Amino acid sequence: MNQPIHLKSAGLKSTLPRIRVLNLFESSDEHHLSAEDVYKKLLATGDDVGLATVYRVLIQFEQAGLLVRHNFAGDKSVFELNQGKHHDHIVCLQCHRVEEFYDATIESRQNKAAAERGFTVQDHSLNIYANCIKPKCPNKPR
Amino acid sequence: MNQPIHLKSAGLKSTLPRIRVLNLFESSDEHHLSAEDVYKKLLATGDDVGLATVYRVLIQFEQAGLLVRHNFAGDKSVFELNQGKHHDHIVCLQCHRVEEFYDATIESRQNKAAAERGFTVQDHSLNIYANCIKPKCPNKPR
DNA sequence: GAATGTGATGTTAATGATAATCATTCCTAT
DNA sequence: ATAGGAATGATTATCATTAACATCACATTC
Ligand SMILES: [Mn+2]
Ligand SMILES: [Mn+2]
Ligand SMILES: [Zn+2]
Ligand SMILES: [Zn+2]
Repeated sequence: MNQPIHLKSAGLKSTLPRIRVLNLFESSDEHHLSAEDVYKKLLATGDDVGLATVYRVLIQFEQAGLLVRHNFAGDKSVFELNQGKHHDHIVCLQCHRVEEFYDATIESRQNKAAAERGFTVQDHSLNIYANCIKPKCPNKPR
Repeated sequence: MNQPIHLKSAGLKSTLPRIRVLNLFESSDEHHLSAEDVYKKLLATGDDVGLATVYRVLIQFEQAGLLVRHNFAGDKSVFELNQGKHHDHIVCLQCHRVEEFYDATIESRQNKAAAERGFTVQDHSLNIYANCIKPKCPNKPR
């Protein structure tokens, strides 16, 4: 048995496609993956899973709290393992590299802004779009 | 002549469809509008404009700096007039009302976070998803 | 350990938002 | 008023995502 632990405790039946998708997220170094990313990576390793199933499993994992969904710049959704530590993202417009950050002051001021206006915060999304100047960046045109 | 001022100074030829779209944004009380919103509102007033043209004009206005685009929760894009004053948004998950806010501390800490990591900020998007408790909110289920 | 019923899967078709085509029409500068 | 290039609109295409539905696999019972 692989990690039926997570799946069962998440209220999900332990099936081969779900185990494969979960394994992928746990083993991949790229940890922000789109449905297409997941589909292709599983194809490449022979751990074939139907595309519709990938989409379904991602939604289920998100609802179960195993994955977190992000939408960068209106593009396709990307998912990452929910490590319990919320963070926001900086996305390089050139190489699409994603870096994570957390700023407690930003978080608390968001809550303050919402509360002052009579809102009960459910969620938020903060993405910074930038150009990275690190050597890693191929700086390919968009 | 309507407001060929804006259009010309933005480097855009003054055409009837563009004037109509611009007028709509300048006169509508709802100031966050999707392409479909624009299309339907123009239909309703008889100021008919093709849907493809609406999409094109919105892109052109965005590139010209007349409009700003937002993507709330991965949904369809919405646009608003660029008043030169950047702000972020709180979106009610129930009635979809959008409220605007600006927090200088949040802005500066974003820049700091990006700079510390070697990024040159080009843009950012901060959306708070919440439930509003004001009487205005019909609190319709999503 | 085999039967069994429900829920999961995969193939395929449908959606919805947006972009691309292309023939026709409209601005703007002669 | 004319001419040439840009803009428009009807239509088709694309892309990500979801829906349908027949088949298959898990988990539980016998
Ligand atoms: Mn992340
Ligand atoms: Mn706004
Ligand atoms: Zn980069
Ligand atoms: Zn509301």
